[in-house]
Amino acid sequence: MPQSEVSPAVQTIAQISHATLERLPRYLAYLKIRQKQGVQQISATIIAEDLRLTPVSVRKDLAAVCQAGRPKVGFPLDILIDDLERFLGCGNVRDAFLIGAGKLGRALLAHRQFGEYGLDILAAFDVSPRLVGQEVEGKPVFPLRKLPNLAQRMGVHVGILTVPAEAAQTACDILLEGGIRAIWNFTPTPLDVPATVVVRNENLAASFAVLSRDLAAVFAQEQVEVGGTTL
Amino acid sequence: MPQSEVSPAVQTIAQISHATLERLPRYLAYLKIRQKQGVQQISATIIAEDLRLTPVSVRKDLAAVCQAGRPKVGFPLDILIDDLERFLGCGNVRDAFLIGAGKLGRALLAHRQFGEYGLDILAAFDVSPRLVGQEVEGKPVFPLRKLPNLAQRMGVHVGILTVPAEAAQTACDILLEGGIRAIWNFTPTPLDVPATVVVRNENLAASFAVLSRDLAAVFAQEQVEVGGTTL
DNA sequence: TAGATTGTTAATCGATTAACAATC
DNA sequence: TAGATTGTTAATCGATTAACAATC
Repeated sequence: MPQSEVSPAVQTIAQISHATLERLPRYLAYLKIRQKQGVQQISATIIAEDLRLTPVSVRKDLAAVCQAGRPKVGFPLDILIDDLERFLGCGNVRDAFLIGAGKLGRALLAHRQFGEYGLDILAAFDVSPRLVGQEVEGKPVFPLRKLPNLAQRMGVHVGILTVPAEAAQTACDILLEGGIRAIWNFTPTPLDVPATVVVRNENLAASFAVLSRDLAAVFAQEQVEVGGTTL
Repeated sequence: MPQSEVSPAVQTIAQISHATLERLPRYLAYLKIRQKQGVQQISATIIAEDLRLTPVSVRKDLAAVCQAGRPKVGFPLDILIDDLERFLGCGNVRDAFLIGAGKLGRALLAHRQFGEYGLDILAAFDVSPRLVGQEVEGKPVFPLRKLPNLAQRMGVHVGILTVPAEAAQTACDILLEGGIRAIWNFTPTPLDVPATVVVRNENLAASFAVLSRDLAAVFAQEQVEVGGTTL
């Protein structure tokens, strides 16, 4: 009873908005850096300034996850970090298999920061006899055909797809056979999956297109300014 | 005169909406696959179905880039691909330097698909004497301190940052010194740059958080359904 | 001609921003 | 107490969706 009275506005991960959710890991990474620097208390205003966001937006985001904010003083850093980690690590979907131990796959396997955000890649799978049986970045590499059995036995629900574009749907089908329920797709191939399976397409080319556009816009703006001044 | 009359609704890359821009590379990747399969004509309806988008949305996106759409028949595949490539490759910001030849850096250097989307990584830079002077994925690795000079001489405006989080701002400052105008930041560190420099933060952890949330939502939904049936 | 598809204009939806009340 | 900061409610902004007219 004295504990249950402390639970007002904090949201569950299913309720939270897409945009907010995408910003939470940024807050977490930033706050950890500040913590290392010995900071103990932090305000949404400061966070917003450093991350180039608006204070209101930061406050709204944090309010969804942490209720330890106090007027005048801001948030205790340790509680805020704790709440963010609990929130992002929730859903118990930490365990994942990676399919395709090529260069990108290895880079992801080596990306130790994932652990901090609730992701734990248990093993890699590949079709290449050269890789199977080896360890890559400290993770075992199994033959792809063994995935369905292992996924079911180990209760793994998340697959990370880093195979060549042509192999994407075939690999995806094997994931589905293993009962995988969420696929992080790093290939450009759109995957055909049942509606109950979640796919997140990682699209580096799209991201670059945005950067490229923004730069082109800056250049265009400068052209206008120079033109207006000198001509 | 006969040529200039053909130029109505197509937009420039600076005008186009953020959301549309992010979808264009997906269309391009998809259409290239279809082209290989021998398809010559394609409709927004089909594209939408395969990419899990709405037909209206696809039509609006394509209309911004290509005016070759014809009622009843759709788009000629070759013209559509051509227009998308021209559009995404525009702005002449193809040339880039990559900073930090670690695992992620190498994976990006090896990512041959980038060339199709208007990105050409000319060289890598690193502080490690072990890497400097070597070739990585067929690209030369130079010492980081040489970047400002080379960037200026070669007119490179785009930097891809794949250094460790702690080294991000230092590396960023060297980029700025070299006159770099756009930074694709793969580190979790928020960069401090002048307003005239464009930064695009690539945030894999954020992306995973969204996947994780969507999966948790599906699980929660299933709980509700099972609960409603059996209890 | 009939029907499928394009492309546009208006309505809806969601996220951000602005204004303000609450509180340490 | 005064002022800084939180958190909420209302207004704005942008993107998606719905409805429809144009055209091959």
